[in-house]
Amino acid sequence: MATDSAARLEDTGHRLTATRRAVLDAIAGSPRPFTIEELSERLPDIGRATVFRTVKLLHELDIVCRLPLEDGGVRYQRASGEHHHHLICGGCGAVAEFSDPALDAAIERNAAAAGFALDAHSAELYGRCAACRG
Amino acid sequence: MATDSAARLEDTGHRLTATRRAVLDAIAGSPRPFTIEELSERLPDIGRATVFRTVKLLHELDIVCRLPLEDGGVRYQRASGEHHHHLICGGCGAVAEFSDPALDAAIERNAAAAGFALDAHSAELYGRCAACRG
DNA sequence: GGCACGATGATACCTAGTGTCAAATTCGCG
DNA sequence: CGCGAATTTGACACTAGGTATCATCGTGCC
Repeated sequence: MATDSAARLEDTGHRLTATRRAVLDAIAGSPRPFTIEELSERLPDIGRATVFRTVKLLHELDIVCRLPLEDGGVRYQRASGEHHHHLICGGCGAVAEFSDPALDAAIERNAAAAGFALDAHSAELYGRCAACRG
Repeated sequence: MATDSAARLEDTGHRLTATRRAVLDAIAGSPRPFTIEELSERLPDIGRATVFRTVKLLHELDIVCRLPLEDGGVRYQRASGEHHHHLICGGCGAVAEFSDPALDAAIERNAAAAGFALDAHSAELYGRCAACRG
């Protein structure tokens, strides 16, 4: 899967450097959504600015997705590549993905009703996962 | 309506000071969503930290709502008080509000299917308003 | 192997926001 | 009205998260 991502980088005209490979590996080895700071700690030989740049690039290529948290913080996660939304657990930080055509349809319908041409949307659901409920 | 907000402040045990009234007026006089920086410029006699604190307080009381922008920036806007979602125009920055029980139902349904107990959700739609489409 | 160009690291900087603390204001009470 | 306790304020320093600059380095391509 890091191989996949590597290919995607090259296909889009970016160079596959040792640095990027290291970032990709660190992301692949991350079981939970991560912050840039965490990623950067795990990659002490790579400059912080480079980690930011790389994650930004990976986000543009849909290799990682951005998770806006309820408290305003942000974490990142490997993306499945498909369009999806997130369920974020405030207890353990777990993130579940889902996609629902009915939800997307409702979004489209509202945009159309307001005369908006939609480019993008985000929907984040915040709560407690099954394991974190008493 | 600033009167309303003033009452809400007092009812929740906060003091209605001249400073807060000035912030409320500035917000009421703001036709478009504003940043803290803009608000602060319009209130040169009020400290920046106070503007932040006041807006935070107003946000907790649902007097203003927070608009996360597509580029990661944040603006604020007077809140209608009702639960709603936003349509944000990337051209002129206009924001339309809407609420749709079908959308909320789809959200609830997905949370339940994943075993999550939902506390909150956000849905932001980004696009171009009717006026900004060529 | 050599070269052009993209990628990197260091560093400085930026935006949005918070913590601290002394001074000022407000509310409630008499 | 006048007073005191408690809240609020402003100035300022600081933090987190992220970006711009720029000289140097590493890649991919021939």
